[in-house]
Amino acid sequence: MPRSSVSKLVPKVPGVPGVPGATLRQQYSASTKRGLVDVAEELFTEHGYAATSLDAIVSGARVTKGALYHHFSGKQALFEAVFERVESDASRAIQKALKGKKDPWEKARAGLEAFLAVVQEPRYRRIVVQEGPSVLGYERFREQEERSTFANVVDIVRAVLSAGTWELDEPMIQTFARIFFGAMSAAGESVAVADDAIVAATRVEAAIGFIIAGFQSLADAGVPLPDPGAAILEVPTAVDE
Amino acid sequence: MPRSSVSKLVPKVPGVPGVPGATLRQQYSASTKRGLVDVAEELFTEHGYAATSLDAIVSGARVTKGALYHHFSGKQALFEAVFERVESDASRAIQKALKGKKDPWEKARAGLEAFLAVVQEPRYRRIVVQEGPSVLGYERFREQEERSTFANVVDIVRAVLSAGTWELDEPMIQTFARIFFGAMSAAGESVAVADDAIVAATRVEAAIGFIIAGFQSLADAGVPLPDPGAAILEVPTAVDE
DNA sequence: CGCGAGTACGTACCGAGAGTACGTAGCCAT
DNA sequence: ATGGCTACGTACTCTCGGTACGTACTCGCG
Repeated sequence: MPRSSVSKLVPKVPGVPGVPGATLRQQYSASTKRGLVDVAEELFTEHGYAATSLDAIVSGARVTKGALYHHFSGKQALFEAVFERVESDASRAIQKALKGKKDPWEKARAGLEAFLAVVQEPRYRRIVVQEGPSVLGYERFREQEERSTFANVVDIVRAVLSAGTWELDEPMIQTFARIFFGAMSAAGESVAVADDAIVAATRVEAAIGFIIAGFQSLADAGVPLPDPGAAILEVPTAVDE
Repeated sequence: MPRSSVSKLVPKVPGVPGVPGATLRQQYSASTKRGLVDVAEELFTEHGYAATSLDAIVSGARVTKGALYHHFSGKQALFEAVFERVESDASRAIQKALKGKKDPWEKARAGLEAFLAVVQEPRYRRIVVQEGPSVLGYERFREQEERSTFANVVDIVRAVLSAGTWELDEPMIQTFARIFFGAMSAAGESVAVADDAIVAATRVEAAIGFIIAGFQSLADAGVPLPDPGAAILEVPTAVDE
């Protein structure tokens, strides 16, 4: 039953950027793919993953599900594309903030500021923080995080800690980075949900500044890392009622 | 079309606990409700929220969807019941660990230990940390968290900070608690995903112990809270490409 | 000890939405 | 120019959450 395919490969948006390195076909293809990711990012950010139907996405992008499933293996893959873009944008913003800073404490301060700004973005909060772990699963989520924003945190922590008087091995740096990453994420959330973002930001800055000051205090005093023994955690059997 | 309803209100499991305060009917009702939550907790923990069908849950609980929708308004409400139980169990476990501790630093240490143990539990990781924000939405997630495990953290932080030389107002305590909560969650994750949980736990304990030591150092020195001005965060417009 | 009423389910169905099979139009190398 | 292949469009399936409605059991009341 031949149905009137009204398809036409004219550009959907008036100005398709002329990328000279690629053929027309590839340009159109990349254009629709980017369009899908754009619309998906919008709708996922606004309504969340589950509440966003593929029909709404393809309708917003002026294509059909055929196009979507040609470029992506499914809804989750589309989300992952959105996730990666949001994460890499965030990572770039942080790196940009670190540009030129040489002093490790200066870097830390700039990085903290940039990170706190990123965590405020609706799309980052929704797509990365809120939906990311659930949709991607913890494994993939960690992998993606590991090579973008978290990598920045590791760099900063490494710079700061290696400037101190103690010397730390790599896994210890990773551990510190994880903890600071968690602290900063929570700090960002704290600001994001606050009624008055300005005063909340002030408090957050004071709190983290205080923790940092404690670090510096120990560094100045030449205090070594404590080694409290490994017996602190002995399996959570007591929790099951 | 009269279909043979093979229903029978005999106990599904051999031993229904005889609760004297309630009628038989109510006991059976509560029994099936608990059964649903039990099975849901299992399946949600194992396969996640989206990948768990209601059919699988009611089948596992030996009932039908009619029973489920009699007790819960829908899938999300069932998840919320599971969530609340996991959270309250966790909170109770932490409170139990705090029992009898009077010294605030002692409390902090015991609380940290208990919290780290909780974050290791598969059901807590999956239901609260991973799926919670996505399924409940950030608002409800925060509300639930606020009055269970997070409340414990606030108590501990308040005890520790008010024992110091500085005096803090309530919102500042909340801010510190948020940050520590995030740090501890990340620390727990760090242990949970590690190949060797023992050495990871050692590192985490050393790292947090170090941060705590910084605090104590500042407290001993009588250092006041820094107040770095409020201009650190001025809107994340630079991130959008 | 009946008995009416209401609870605690069971059964059958619906609609939404993710995924698929297949058709086709246009571009691109030859 | 032309065959092939890419980049879609169309129509369908099927799972699954939710609903409408029927029914058995039980509990309070006379």
